[in-house]
Amino acid sequence: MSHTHHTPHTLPEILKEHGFRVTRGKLGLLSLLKQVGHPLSIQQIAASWEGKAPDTATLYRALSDLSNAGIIRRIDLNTGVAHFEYSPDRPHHHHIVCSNCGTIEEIEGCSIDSLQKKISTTSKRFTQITTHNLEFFGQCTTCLPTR
Amino acid sequence: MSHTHHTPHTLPEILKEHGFRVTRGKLGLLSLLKQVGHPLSIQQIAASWEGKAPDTATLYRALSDLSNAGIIRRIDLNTGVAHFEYSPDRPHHHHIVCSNCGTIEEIEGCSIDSLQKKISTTSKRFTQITTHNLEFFGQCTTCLPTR
DNA sequence: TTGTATGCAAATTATTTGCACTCTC
DNA sequence: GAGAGTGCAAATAATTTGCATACAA
Repeated sequence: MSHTHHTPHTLPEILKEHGFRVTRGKLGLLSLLKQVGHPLSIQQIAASWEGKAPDTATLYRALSDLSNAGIIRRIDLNTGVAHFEYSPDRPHHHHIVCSNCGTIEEIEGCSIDSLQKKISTTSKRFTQITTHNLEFFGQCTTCLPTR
Repeated sequence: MSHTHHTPHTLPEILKEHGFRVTRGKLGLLSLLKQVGHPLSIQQIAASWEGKAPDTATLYRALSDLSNAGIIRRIDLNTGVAHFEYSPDRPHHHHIVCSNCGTIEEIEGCSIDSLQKKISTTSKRFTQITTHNLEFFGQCTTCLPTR
């Protein structure tokens, strides 16, 4: 009862650990993104919010904060809008996006890390490569015309 | 003098082959992008234009046309603005972007194609993966604090 | 109480669209 | 001459910012 283990952090704990306050906005965001499990745009976030969603400005600010803290990850899917994904307890991974309907599928694991290391040593001007984006694009079976 | 070989297409030839007219806008874009050799944003394009640059709307329309035709490639560098790169006679490749100053370095070649093939066969909903984005981020030696 | 978080309105920035006019073919 | 290409103004859309207020610690 006294010895609190700290491994499976709750969402409020995660927020506090990063110096954030446990508020409706940030807690709701984490909860939603964690539950959904895949990247959402701001629009999708607002639409899936239970009850009245926070103001857009609040969402952007909170997403930016959480993203800087590394609790969520900002993802670029060539759609023109930013997507965000819950990142704790999820290994680094990538996505396949349907260029027609936007369906997103996760690709578990990442086999690029070794490539990234190699590039760090090859590059003239970059000795510190911290991260990378890798997204695949194609047509999902639903959108692919049957022939 | 009479037998015109068609391998090293000139820029006007490339435009015609794709059904475009040889105009100041499209020709200037190809010329600039080809000469610069690395991805430029619309702002950078307008700034580097010799003389008065075409209207922004014209640039966007032309870039979209050329991009759809596959003569140039649209690249997403997580900067919030689209970048474009001349693509003929250039094999598929990727980039490293400095998250501090935005410097871009090319990575010649692409060792992801095999991975892409593997994923096509693994994925449940995607049998057709047509392309991918792979960009690395880090700090260039200029921005990296010396220690 | 003290400063973070939020709402609301307004400002920016990126990109697109409508329409008349101008060139290329 | 016909239609693609362009300029200019206006419309959208995405994202950011200022400021007064509400709320967590």
